[in-house]
Amino acid sequence: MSKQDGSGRQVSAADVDDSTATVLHVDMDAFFASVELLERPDLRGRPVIVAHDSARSVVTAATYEARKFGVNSAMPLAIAKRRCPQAIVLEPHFERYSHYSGLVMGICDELTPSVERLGIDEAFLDVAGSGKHIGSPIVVATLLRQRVLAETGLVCSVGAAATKFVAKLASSRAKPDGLLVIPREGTLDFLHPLPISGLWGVGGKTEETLRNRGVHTIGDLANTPVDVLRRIVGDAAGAKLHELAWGIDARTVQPRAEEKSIGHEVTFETDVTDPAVIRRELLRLSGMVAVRLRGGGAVGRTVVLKLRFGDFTTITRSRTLGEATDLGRRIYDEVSEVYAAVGKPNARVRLVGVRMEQLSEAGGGQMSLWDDDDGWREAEDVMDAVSARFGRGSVTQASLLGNRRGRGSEAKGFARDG
DNA sequence: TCTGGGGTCCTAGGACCC
DNA sequence: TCTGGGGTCCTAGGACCC
Repeated sequence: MSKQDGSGRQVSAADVDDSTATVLHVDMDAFFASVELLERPDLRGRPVIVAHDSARSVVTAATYEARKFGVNSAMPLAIAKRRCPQAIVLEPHFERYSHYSGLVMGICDELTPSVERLGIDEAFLDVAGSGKHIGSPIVVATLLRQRVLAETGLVCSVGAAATKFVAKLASSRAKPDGLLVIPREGTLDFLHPLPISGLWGVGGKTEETLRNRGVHTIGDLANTPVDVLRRIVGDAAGAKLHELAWGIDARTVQPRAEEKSIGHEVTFETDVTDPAVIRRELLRLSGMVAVRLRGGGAVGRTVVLKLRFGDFTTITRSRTLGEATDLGRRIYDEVSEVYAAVGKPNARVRLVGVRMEQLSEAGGGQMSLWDDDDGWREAEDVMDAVSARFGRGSVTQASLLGNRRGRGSEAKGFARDG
């Protein structure tokens, strides 16, 4: 096992046998915050929080200087400000993150054809076949880190191991700005002293449940009979955790997975009690979901409504359609009925969401029972075209116009005029 | 001034079929 | 008919991840 520290000391291939550590996990360090600092170098070294600055927002990212004060992502911004009053709060710019993400992923793609993206700022690379062209895993990882820094100005950490989850654990232990290689033979020595919270799939609840039974480290987990684990955390999770604790992880690097659901949700600045406001939001969200379905050439068969009330209790209600759809109007009509069936018209609502599940490829076999679907399909297709040409703002208008007037021809008229 | 928004996977019960 | 069992689909909720 060997580590490259932040002072730029290099790991040489002679230090460690990396021939079995062919899975790399790349993780950008404080990604969103680091991207913001590219534009604001004057803030380097200071506690910076990236968050939308409103009453109910949470921390999207924080620099290491802010983390020293106990600020973490997903923490309510109000609490973060209390812990670190001198922190500078910057608005997030998701287009920028997506741009830099693309640059980093592009570098990964040039190093191996087997790259699995994980969210916006992480990726797994299978570099078993890179030896001939580039070099051993350490050589690839070092080159990757150098190129990312040179071409984006951003810093990342890399873990290399025989399996995905060990590589991911290694990258988290290498942070910030490090490289950690775990050869296959060193896997258990590396794993067993670590706290269970580091394991994939062990969050707050599972950690507490296990700790209450005296299971604190991954080694403890390994020495707990699998039947006992199954009873404690459930069948699938118990079996999985036991395997992981012994370094067993059959998952391979999967270049791309198909989307299984598409949804949008929004939290109101203050709780809403007016059903008309809720419905207007459901209409907007349905339209957004439909646009993404059509953009991806997909249709969905199950519509899911999500409501979170003033006391933070959350419910979901779903309905499976006879035939899949990609139309905002159809989605809205279903979700609207489902909403009515909840039967809480005067409740204080904090969040509403719309999601489509059971996705499949569009095209053929999705004829609808709606008599005016053709008009609406034309209208929504036109909206997509307007969106592509004039940007998203114009689409929101077209969408509202089309729905308010109630017929597709109005939306078509809008597009002609526009 | 307490809790975002995008997702995946698992569990459990009931309906329904053979 | 004092009544099994497996498989699949649907629904609701929850844990977890980034």
